[in-house]
Amino acid sequence: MLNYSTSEENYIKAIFHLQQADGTVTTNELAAELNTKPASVTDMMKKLKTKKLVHYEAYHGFRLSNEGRKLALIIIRRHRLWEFFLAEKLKFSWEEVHAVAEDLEHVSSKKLIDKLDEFLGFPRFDPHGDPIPDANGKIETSKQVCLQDLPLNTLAVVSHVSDQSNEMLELLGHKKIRIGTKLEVRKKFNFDHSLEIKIRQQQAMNISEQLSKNIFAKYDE
Amino acid sequence: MLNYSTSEENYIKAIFHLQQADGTVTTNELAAELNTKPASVTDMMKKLKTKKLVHYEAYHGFRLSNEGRKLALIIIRRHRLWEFFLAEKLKFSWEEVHAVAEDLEHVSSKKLIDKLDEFLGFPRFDPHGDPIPDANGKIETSKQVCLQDLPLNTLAVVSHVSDQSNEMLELLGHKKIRIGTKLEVRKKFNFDHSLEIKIRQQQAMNISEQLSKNIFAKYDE
DNA sequence: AAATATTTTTAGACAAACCTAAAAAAAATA
DNA sequence: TATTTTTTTTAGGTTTGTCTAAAAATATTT
Ligand SMILES: [Mn+2]
Ligand SMILES: [Mn+2]
Ligand SMILES: [Mn+2]
Ligand SMILES: [Mn+2]
Repeated sequence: MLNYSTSEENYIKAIFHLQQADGTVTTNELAAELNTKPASVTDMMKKLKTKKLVHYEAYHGFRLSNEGRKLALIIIRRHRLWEFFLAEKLKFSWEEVHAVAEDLEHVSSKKLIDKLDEFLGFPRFDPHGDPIPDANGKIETSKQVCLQDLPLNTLAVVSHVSDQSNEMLELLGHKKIRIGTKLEVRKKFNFDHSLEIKIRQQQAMNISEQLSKNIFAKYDE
Repeated sequence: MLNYSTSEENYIKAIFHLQQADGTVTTNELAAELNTKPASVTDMMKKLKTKKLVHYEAYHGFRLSNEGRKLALIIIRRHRLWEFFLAEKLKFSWEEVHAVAEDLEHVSSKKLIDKLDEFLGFPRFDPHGDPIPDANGKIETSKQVCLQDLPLNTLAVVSHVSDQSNEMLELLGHKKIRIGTKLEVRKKFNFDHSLEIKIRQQQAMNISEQLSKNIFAKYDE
């Protein structure tokens, strides 16, 4: 496995995440995601194409090659293991881990990451509930659903939060919702698609459609 | 504290180490240390001068400013804490830690490093026996101690021999011990206070109390 | 003190990763 | 379909950190 720059790695990871939703990714989308300019994206796509990490034809968007996807999973593995380490061992709060992991993920020693994984006890989910790829790049596909799609009055566990902006995390903190929180949906209001949810030992509360669409849960087992 | 590039940090750290010995550092010395070319060093010195990290006059070498020294100690702190982490927690061997720490040292979150320090129990020496600067940049100046007083399994450098008789020097010659020899004490035998010591790439050997009392060492620089 | 050797700096290039502004292609709308 | 808008690419620059080759300064020999 060759060595890639921090920049290349950030592009690869961003494409991976964007194409989960979209299938193929556009220049403007990626530029927005990376806080860069479309012209810079085009430059980088040409380079990543010659390195065979993406499929790309001018004006027709791009997606990762097999090679690119493998690399993305390595970077995501590093990122999430470091997040787990920061939260679990260094007692960083949930919202703080991401920024630091964003740097640590680019330290590329395979041995470092595999030993870290072992030290941490082979965790399967990062502090945000996202699955951690194993040493072979295998990642758990969870059959989680958006809160909007949960049946009423059925206990479920929050397993993922798709928007991880500070604003989102602040709101979740306020509502005391985090990965692992057990809750059930009590009512769906058709007027604004807001939900009434209930968390064990707490009062029922109302959450907006916007918020609910970013929270995913699995049925409790 | 501003943010510096990986390259700037590597230069600052190298100057710090070289000037321990030399006082002032030359262009060629630094180029050799960093496996780069003298012309590149000159370029960088100009930049570090404008950033007030070094004192530099063309053709007359350079040394760190107070600001530069402060930065160097921050980088060394990061480096040695990561080395300790890798050896202690991830069970990397002694020789492996350096290369990985060389990358980790450039992740610049102060909080990360201070929390790591706490997690590790505020270690005072890295796996090579080098002192770790504290959060304020204070570093232990290693004073020389008699071999008898060295902690076990901690690398030290022979710095002084108090008896310099021919007999003594003959014995030292035979054992291949000289000023600058790096060694560690492996065992102390209470019966006769003899020591088992180990020099890199040599077999462990035993030395008498009498001899050990005349050899002084510092924790590795 | 000259001549010679060594060290250091300058001059000019290059690659990586950005940028802005203009041109070209594609998509949307009239 | 023709026109307008949006998206994407190209052209040309900038900054950072590197390099080689040549020039300048310093150090060492004779
Ligand atoms: Mn990153
Ligand atoms: Mn995460
Ligand atoms: Mn380094
Ligand atoms: Mn060390």
